[in-house]
Amino acid sequence: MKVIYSDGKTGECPKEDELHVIRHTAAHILAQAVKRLYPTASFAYGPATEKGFYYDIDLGDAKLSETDLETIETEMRKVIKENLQIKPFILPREEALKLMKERNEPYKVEHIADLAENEPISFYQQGEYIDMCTGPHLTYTGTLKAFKLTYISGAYWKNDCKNKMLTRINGTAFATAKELDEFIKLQEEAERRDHRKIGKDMQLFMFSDEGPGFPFFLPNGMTIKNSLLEYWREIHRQNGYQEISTPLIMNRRLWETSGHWDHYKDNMYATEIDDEPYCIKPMNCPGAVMVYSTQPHSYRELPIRLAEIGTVHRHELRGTLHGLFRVRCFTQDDAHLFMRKDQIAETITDVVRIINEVYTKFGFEYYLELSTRPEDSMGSDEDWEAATNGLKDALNKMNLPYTINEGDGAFYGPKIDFHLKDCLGRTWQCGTIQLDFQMPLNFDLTYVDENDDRQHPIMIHRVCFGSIERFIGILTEHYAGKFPVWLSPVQAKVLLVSKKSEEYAGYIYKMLKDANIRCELDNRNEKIGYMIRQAQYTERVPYMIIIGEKELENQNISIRTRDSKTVSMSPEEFLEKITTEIRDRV
RNA sequence: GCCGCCGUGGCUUAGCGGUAUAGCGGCUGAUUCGUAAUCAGCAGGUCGAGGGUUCAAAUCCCUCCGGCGGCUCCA
Repeated sequence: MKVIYSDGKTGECPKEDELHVIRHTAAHILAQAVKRLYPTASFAYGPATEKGFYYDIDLGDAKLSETDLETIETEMRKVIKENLQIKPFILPREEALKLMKERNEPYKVEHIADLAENEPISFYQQGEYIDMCTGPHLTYTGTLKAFKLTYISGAYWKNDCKNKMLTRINGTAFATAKELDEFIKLQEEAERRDHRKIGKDMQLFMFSDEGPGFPFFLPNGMTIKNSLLEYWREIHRQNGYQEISTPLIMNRRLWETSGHWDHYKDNMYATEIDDEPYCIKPMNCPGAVMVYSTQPHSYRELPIRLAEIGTVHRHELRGTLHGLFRVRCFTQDDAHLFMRKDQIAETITDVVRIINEVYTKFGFEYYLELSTRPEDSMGSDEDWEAATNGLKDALNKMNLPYTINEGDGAFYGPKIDFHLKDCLGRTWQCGTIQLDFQMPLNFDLTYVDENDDRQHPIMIHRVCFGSIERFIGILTEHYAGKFPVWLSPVQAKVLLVSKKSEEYAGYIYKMLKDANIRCELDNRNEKIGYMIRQAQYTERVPYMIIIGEKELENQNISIRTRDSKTVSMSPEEFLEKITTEIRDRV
């Protein structure tokens, strides 16, 4: 694929950069079309992204809605049909500024001001349209073959909520129409996996207008949650964690001491009890700290691992709520570890190992992010540096790749975040490991060292699932609702072909029930196809047991799985199979 | 919180100035049936809430509430 660079030379584009160039050029064509339709529009950033491209545009008073996308697409096709040559040119800073001012592009002017002095500034022109850009680009607008505008959203200038909100037009582009079609099909498939839709189908959870962002778990969802927690408790017991439970509401004094009142107040729900101010916990740490501080500790006991399935409430902004992924009340599979300085690396390694074990069990891929000191935070620079290096060392020792997210740590310490992908490729933070030198100081936590001196322990805050709600949401999309048997709300469902074999079906049902299998019986006067439709495609039951005269006669059962395959076996054989699967959590 | 869109029975939805469509689901009856849609009948809606315009509002306007897609933020 031929592209043109900012120095005016054309060349063959490296294969791996092709899509990026196509999309970037699509963004320019989008801008040109918008400028034709809205002559007063001025343009901010318009990059190619992982899934397409967008352009942030200031449309003044004009409002754009999704239906306008068609008009813009039509205009873009005109630009493509005109097959304009795309020509770069370079200007010195002053002239670049002058050009952008003349063309009424205040955002580009501001952008130039952010660039290094003396840096020559490149532009690309196609017909009447000029954009400041480093390139490279396609050589002619006519070489853009497959694009689609997808949606409109708002976006702050320079991603800062203090700045003006611009209109972001999103689109995608590919080298061929076939690839674009595949992309659209994939998106549609992803929408079918949406945990909110599946959650409704399978009756896992719900929301009420009486509590936006506060999820209700329905019986089926509760089964999944409890199965996950059972697994979680098993792993944590094996790894030396002790489980505690701490109050949901505590006196504001506690939150002032912990630093939450200073640094996290905006997210906290407050109330009053007997004329005293109280807060509903947004985090579990102060509770664990209370438990630690209730007794003196020796260096020999450390690390102490206090786990808590703790429900927290946080006032999140309305616009951020999203199914189970972003809620205002969620349950963390939390743990707070208290340790000596010399135990940091070893303890963190151990925590990472557990989280990795859990994620691997579900077949998740994840990526790690190390977040450093935020502006609004407490503690000395030395402590922050030591804590950050502690996390880095552990990651490096384990050879784990990670990216650094500057300034995104908790207010009390830096953190390692585990990010998981949802069905649309958006990533969500789930597990996190936070190293904290501050809270033990704030609460004056101590242990007695080998010289009989009092020392402050260091704390780790960590979650593995993160929020159980979010984790179940991710799991739902990951499995498209076809949960493994050990998590499935209904593990087997007996479907009756006709009343003639009702007694035998009842016998099979009872056998499974008695063996503690989560089993249901469908003995309605319905055709078998109808029952299968409901069991397999709505309830997503892993094993459908079909019972009719044939089975009665052979004293066996027919097992249909969610991939529509059917096999026959003896009831005992099936019981053995499903019991093993549940026990081994496969 | 900000930008845009949306809100009709349990679910999906038609209607977009003359007081409500249909399908699925539910219930009842018939059918007794072999691996995703048998037939018939019935029930179920103060069209998110409040206010306004109008002879007349699900439909137009305003406010609020809730949802969706993003932005910001986060587990």
